[in-house]
Amino acid sequence: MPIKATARIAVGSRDRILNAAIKRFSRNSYERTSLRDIATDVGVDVAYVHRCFGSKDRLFSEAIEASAHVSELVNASKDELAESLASHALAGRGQRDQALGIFIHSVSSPEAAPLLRRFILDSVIDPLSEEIGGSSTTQATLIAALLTGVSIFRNMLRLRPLLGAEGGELEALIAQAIQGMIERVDVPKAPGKLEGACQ
Amino acid sequence: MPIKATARIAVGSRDRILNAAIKRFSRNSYERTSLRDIATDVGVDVAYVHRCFGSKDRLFSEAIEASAHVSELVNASKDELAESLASHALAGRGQRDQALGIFIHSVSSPEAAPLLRRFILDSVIDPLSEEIGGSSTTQATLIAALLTGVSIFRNMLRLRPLLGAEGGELEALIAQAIQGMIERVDVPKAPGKLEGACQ
DNA sequence: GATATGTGTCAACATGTGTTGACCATTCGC
DNA sequence: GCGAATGGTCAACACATGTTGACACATATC
Repeated sequence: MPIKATARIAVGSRDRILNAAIKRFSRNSYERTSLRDIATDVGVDVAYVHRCFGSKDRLFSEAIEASAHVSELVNASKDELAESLASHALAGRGQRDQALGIFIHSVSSPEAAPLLRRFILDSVIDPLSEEIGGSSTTQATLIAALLTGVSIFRNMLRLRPLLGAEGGELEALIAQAIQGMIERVDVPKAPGKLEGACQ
Repeated sequence: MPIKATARIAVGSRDRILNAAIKRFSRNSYERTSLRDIATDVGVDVAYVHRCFGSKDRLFSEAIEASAHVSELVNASKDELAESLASHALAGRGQRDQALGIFIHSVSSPEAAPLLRRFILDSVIDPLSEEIGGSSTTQATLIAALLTGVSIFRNMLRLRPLLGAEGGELEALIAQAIQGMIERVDVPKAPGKLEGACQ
């Protein structure tokens, strides 16, 4: 017997579906999360999920857009940027930025790739580049790549060296690497073998 | 009409299937490559592909194993390591290490994850760590993570800053970042704020 | 020549997927 | 009260996938 009161919940049902989708997509890949999973989470029929968003693609699109909108990935000033990013890369599943979760889980799905590409550009690389200053999109991209790699190694492959304590020497090591890339900005042609980090 | 001579090719047919599988898996994700695709490549029935290897999982397993066996990822001495790795990360699809291709395409497939985990440990992180020397598995993991991120950003997301010329300042930039991680080895507890790279 | 074995095909099954259209129920405007 | 819109279910389709078992053909063995 289906719940009697279903018809009374009316508003917000679409939002609940979207939230469930964000949660699912941030824990499993695009291919692995089915509309039926999401529908079950919300307690709703598959057909309704589909009809609310038109297609799985569009639901995924809205999910990545919505989570990108509240993403906190690049929210620190240049001074604290490296440490903030390192901390994000090492966040546990509970505290992890959902947009980052969606990103790393579906980065090898051809259907999702174009959307993820736009996300990483608009929400990470561009803000990062602007925060760093100078003509630094290459550095910003490299930093994002490191961030992605670390997140994948930690959250999907569960490689031991990256699993340990969250705020330790590991985080410092990553922050140092990022800092190195930040400081390598605007060194035009390298007249010799200078190390930009040492003033 | 099927080719008359099919029954005469006898040996090596299994190898041809395996090679086709390696090629497919290094260009598409585990989920996206079907046994039927591989069978068609070889000109053989799906059922035979399946019967030759027992299951898709085992075929993938053999594919990653075989390609890892001839992988050239970590084949340089410590001096040239950084540049060699950077060059691998920026290799085009033709020259790209097939094991790396398989890795980046299926890294978000839960079925493939355990196998890929072992590959990255045995074929990249451990050799890398040994080449670097000292207690450096964390650094080696970080380097592998950067390598992975760059490969993904370049080959799957096709992000422009990483697409340009193969042997340029980009490669130098990546090599510098890797070199920085290599040199950060065995700095025990960091007595102050030193920069290990500057002697 | 009979037979077992390796090499392979064919047809089908079981399952899971996104998607669609018909339909039901409740609520709101009039 | 009544029709229409809103919010939702149900059953089914179309398709792709891994997997299985029965069968065919050629070759090698005895």
